[in-house]
Amino acid sequence: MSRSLPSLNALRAFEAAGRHESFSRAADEMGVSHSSISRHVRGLEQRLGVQLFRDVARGVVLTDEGRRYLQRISPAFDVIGAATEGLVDTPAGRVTINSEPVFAAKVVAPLLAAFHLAFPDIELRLVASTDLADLDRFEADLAIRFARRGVLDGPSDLISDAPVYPYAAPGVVPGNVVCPRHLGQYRLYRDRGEDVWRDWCAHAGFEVALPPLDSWRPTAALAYEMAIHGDGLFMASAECMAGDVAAGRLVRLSEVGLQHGAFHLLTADQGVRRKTVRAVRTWLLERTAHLRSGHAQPDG
Amino acid sequence: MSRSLPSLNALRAFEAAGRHESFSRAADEMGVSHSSISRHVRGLEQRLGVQLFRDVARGVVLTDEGRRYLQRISPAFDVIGAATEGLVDTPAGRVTINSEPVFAAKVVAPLLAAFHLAFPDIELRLVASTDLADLDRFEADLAIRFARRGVLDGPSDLISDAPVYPYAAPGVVPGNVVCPRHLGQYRLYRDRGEDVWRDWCAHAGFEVALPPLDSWRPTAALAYEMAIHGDGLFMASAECMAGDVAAGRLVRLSEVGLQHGAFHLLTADQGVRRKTVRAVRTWLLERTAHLRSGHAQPDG
DNA sequence: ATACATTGTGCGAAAATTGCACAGGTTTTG
DNA sequence: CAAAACCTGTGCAATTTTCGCACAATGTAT
Repeated sequence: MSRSLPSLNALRAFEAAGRHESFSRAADEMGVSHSSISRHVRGLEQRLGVQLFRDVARGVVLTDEGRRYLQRISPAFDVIGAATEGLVDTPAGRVTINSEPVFAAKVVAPLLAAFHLAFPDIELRLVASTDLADLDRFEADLAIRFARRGVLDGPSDLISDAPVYPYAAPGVVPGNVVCPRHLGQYRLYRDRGEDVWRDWCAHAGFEVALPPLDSWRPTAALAYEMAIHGDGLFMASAECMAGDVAAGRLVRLSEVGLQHGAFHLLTADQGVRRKTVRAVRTWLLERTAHLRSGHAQPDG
Repeated sequence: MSRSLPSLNALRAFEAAGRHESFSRAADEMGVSHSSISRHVRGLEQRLGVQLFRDVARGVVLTDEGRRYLQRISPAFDVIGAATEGLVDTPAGRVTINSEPVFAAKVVAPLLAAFHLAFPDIELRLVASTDLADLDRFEADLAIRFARRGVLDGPSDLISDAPVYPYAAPGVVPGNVVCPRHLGQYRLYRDRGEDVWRDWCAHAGFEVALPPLDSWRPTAALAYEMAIHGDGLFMASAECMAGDVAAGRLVRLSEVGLQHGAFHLLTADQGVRRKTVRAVRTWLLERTAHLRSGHAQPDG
């Protein structure tokens, strides 16, 4: 198992820099000067022969390769951190997350493998469900719900406020760009109960008459499947579709996004006191930090 | 996400040292002097406040805490290594492993989470099956089989030659130690077709008359379940039972082990040429290196 | 008893890391 | 339009860390 690993200290500097997409903030976090971060990153780029950051006007942004690399090494640091803390105190138990289905499938599920490595003694169960109901009625410790700000009562943390955009399979819309004027030509799906298409047109500056939506309202998962197979347009949150866009299965049809609401993480009253639940909550918020305002969206 | 990680270079030294359970061999692997490894490990122990190694006659062995820590951080280095290599060339595809069931459940399955993190573009399928048949008849690229040396034809690698020991649930045998003389009092299960109990008694230096085995021969998985619920004794390979022993569900009833055969990894002819199959094969052999002769068994 | 193997440690050399100060660029602000 | 505020790149010197060598100490094989 002769590994040829890059300098791990440089890798740690890169991880912090990539997470913040800022050398200065990474330096603050690590308690060193920005020049240290800069040198580490340059050294890593030279050693790997890959450009990880690109210089932009004010600061740096990750290249595509850099972002992919970051996403893959980041769990490794989670694992090391959790294992090191676990030497003193290993949380154990069962935690149930009740999540909005699309968010569960597209955002939370891909994180589970890394979670189980980091917390091998926590049995994490992920349940997909659409109802926004009492946490107490569900037997869940945490819940992820999409809602406008302020409508949720009880303790909640913002988990993702990425805007919604229209998406479709490549080629469904000529040029892969859609204008609200021409929406009438297409079949329109949505993954929320409200009239997100009308709101989006208004937000884009158009008052257009849209065809009436089907009385049959498919579930979010089904609407997603129909859109991905080329049948119609789909309005969804950017963070949920990032993977499909990166894989070329979907294209974003407009740069106009609607801040239609946000995903929130709710913690059950009885869960706040459980150490395992707090550990999961903290971990989840850390691993989704890039989905909140002020961070670049990998959707591009 | 302010992490407080130990020195990663020290951690890497510990990982190599723990894997070999030898500072000298770790030093050879990393191309440094043994004193460097020694200092790193001492520094890590001091920083963590935990004793990771214990001095023994000729060399060092991991403490229980050290072993647990090693098992948890080791995947992190795999992930970093795979991600770094993946910057240049990411293997992708589907690989099927056909494995002897108990080995699949107890040894391979716990490694899968780490594998998927290290190779996100390889879809690894694990199929449990008892028949020792042609690899070509199965649609499998790799197979894990238990056999005496030399009976397998085609290319094969030794994957684990841990001996078999008798096991039982705690309390089934008074004092949790069994002597071949008293085997007749208990119900004897086995997970192989041959008369492993008689062979074990002979190897222990006793020629005893054993009760005839039940004509009904339970499958390995069922025999395991019955033993773990306190109904009888079970003869099985040490590497498969290590987890259950560590968790206190089973106890090893004797220090006398029988080298009854070994687990081998077979590679399908057509698989040898596929890069993804070679990657899985290499990874699997690396992650099971500690199960082969010359390395301490975590079973204890 | 001797040779061999393995780890612990003092010490000086070598290398890596760091912070500071400043340069060059862009955005924001007045 | 100018100035201030930010952010990263780099030369340089100081500090810290790391390394290898030599030797000691201990236990094992022959």
